[in-house]
Amino acid sequence: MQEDSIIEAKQARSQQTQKKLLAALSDSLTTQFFEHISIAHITEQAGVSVGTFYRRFKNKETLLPYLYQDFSEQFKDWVSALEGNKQGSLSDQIALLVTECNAFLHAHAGVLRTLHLNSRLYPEILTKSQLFERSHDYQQLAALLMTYSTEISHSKPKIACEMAIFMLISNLIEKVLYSELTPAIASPLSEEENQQELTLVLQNYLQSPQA
Amino acid sequence: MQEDSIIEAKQARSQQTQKKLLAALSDSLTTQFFEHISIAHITEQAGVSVGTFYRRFKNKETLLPYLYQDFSEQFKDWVSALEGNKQGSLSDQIALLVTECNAFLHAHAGVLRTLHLNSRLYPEILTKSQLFERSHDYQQLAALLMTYSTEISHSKPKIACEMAIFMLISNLIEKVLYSELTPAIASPLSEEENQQELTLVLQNYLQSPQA
Amino acid sequence: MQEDSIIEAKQARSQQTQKKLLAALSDSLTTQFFEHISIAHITEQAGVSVGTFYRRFKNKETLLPYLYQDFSEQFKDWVSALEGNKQGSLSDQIALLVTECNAFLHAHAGVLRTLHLNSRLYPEILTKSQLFERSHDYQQLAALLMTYSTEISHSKPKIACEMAIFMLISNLIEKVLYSELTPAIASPLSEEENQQELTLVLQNYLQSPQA
Amino acid sequence: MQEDSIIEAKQARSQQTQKKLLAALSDSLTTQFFEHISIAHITEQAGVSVGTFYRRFKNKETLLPYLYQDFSEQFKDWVSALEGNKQGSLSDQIALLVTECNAFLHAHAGVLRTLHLNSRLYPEILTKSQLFERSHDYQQLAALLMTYSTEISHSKPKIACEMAIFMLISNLIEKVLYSELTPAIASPLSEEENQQELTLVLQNYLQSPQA
DNA sequence: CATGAATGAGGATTCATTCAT
DNA sequence: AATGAATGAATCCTCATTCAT
Repeated sequence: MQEDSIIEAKQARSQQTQKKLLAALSDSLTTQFFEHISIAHITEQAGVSVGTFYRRFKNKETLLPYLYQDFSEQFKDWVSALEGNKQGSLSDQIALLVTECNAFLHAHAGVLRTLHLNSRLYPEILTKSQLFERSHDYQQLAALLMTYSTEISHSKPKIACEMAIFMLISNLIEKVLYSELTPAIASPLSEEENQQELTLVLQNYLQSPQA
Repeated sequence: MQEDSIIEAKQARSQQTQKKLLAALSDSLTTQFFEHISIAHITEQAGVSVGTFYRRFKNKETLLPYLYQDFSEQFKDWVSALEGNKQGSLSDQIALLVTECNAFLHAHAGVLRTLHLNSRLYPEILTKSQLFERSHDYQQLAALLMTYSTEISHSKPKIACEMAIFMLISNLIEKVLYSELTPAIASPLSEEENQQELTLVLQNYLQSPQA
Repeated sequence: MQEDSIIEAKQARSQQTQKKLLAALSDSLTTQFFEHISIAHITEQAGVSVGTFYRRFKNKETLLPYLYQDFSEQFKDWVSALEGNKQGSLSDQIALLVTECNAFLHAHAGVLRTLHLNSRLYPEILTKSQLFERSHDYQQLAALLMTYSTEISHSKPKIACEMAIFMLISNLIEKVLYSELTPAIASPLSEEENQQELTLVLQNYLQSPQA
Repeated sequence: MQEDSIIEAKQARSQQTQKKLLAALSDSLTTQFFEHISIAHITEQAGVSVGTFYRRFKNKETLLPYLYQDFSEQFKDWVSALEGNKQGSLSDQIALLVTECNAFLHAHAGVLRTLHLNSRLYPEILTKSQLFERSHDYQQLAALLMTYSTEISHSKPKIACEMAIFMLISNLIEKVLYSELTPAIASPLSEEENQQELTLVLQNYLQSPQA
């Protein structure tokens, strides 16, 4: 019994360290690019020694899957929170979704930029199961819109809701994370104005009478 | 006279070297992270010495704008071609735009991936003037849509056209270059189906009666 | 009474741990350089924690004398066995010594290689008392030859016998353990032929009429 | 022509650096074991930067074959010198060989110890061709003795000469490099006395009347 | 006592940049 | 001008050792 609790204590300590390291990386990512962050810097931020880092991770890249996992959990939480905050109409729901998503991306800009870029350069950092999970999260968002299916004029509402989510995310990622770059510079709108227009785009897509 | 030709010869050689270096970087970028490509590797690939590299470029980052320039010219050509192929209606124009853009991105997927990602990792690689130029190209595309302004119901048609271009590009980049990743996995559509839906999204946005 | 048995049990456990650690080192030494074996590796192999290692040994080097001790005992046994098998003449005794020594080295090639090399890399691992003991063992072998002193023509028979033992061992170690390397490659003889010649060398040395 | 000389100059400089590094290692080996010498220490001794080391060698171990090559050349030189210093009798030749060999080993003790041990731990550092060369050198020493074949009583004089060389080397390596260890401790003789006895051993072996 | 997480000094290694040839 | 050898700061990484649990 005692031995068990000792082991648990050790594991807890170990978990604690891992969390500290991930948090340190997360923090650093708000001001620097992943590639420019040294392990010494991460460990200093985390208040642990470099050896401790290497006891847990093979190298800096090994952190990324964990970072992704962390982010995934926060994304899931965010999705759940949204589900608990249903709106009176599809239109309002879309507006809320846009606003909330914009805020969420802002809050996680550093981590997101790293994950977004690195997963494109090194697809192997994301496991199939992680992508599957993320896909499922998106489905939940689409399902949230589907609860207003009576308001949706599209002949294949599920397809349309998924497409809406895709456009929502791809637009906001570019606007929030890379506002000064292609393709965001195609539109001169401020972030707020962009949200309004994006809302409009999605509302029109889902609600307009179609051929 | 003779000196002139010597200088010309030297300039030609110089041009040649520059091209070789750009090609070497371009090649390397298809398999490796820009950050992980060493100057030694680039020069080796190009068959010149490191000293020669430094005679021509300040550092690795200085190479990217040249790469970008190449692509820019092709983009401009594509825009011009589109302008010479006006359609009978906004609806048709949007459909054509989506199809053509999808094809263009496909044709340049390799270098695009590089530029798209690396400009995000190293925003300083793109000069302000280059971004301005690109911005101008996008304006041209928006202007193309604006020629159908009578069909546009949006209260601020220019804003809407720009937004449409932004959404067009961000959607297609993700679908064409990173179909297996977030956020493209939010929608299960094939590339063709995605084009159809994207067309619909844009048409509805520009043409629908609005509040 | 009970306490005693607890202590005994603890001592037994302690002994057990020590043996496991020695065995782990011994195993590792057959494939790796002592210098390249980490304590973490030894303890992992032995199935104990690093802390336990440090409770029992000051450091890695402290382990080797124990390894040496094991071998020493077997060497002593072998010497004793030889003493109980006296021959009729010096000549025969030398022949037997060569044959038996060759066989003994063969039988212990693995651990010998370790000790032979590592004692050269880390002379401090062998205590003075261990070297003294080994020296004593060699004296016993020399003494064995000295029992035939009437047949020895050398003016300082004891010196000669000791020299003979030295040459016997150094020749056989090289031939048996490192037959493909310098200096064994100086002579193309098979192991059996080498034994014959070595016998001849020693016989001539001890028995020839000298100036 | 000029280009050629530039290249030659560069190569010469490069060679120079390599030599400095090898010399630095050689020097260090007289006071420290190979395993305990850091690359920083070697480069400091050589008066070059660490980067320079890595431009030429993958790591410390990569130096060993070069060290061996260096040593081999000196060994060959030593053999040649001996051949130019023929003695009046086999007896004198053996005496000279023992003395000279003892001196040679002394002069190269540091390097030799490293090569001797490391070639036993990592046989792959020596190529077959290098061993073949060394074998050839030993043959030359044996041939030197064979020039006195009329004085050799052994029925197979070539075999005997080779065996003599083998015993010469194995005895002296142990006595010169590892005098305090097994098996050298079997004999209490000083280095000089050991040389005398070794001379006696070899003389008796080659010259005694045999069965 | 045993455990194994944490430490951090020490050493290995890389690579952009300089500069003698 | 071109070359590529040399530089050394910056970073990575290991592992013996300690110590809280």
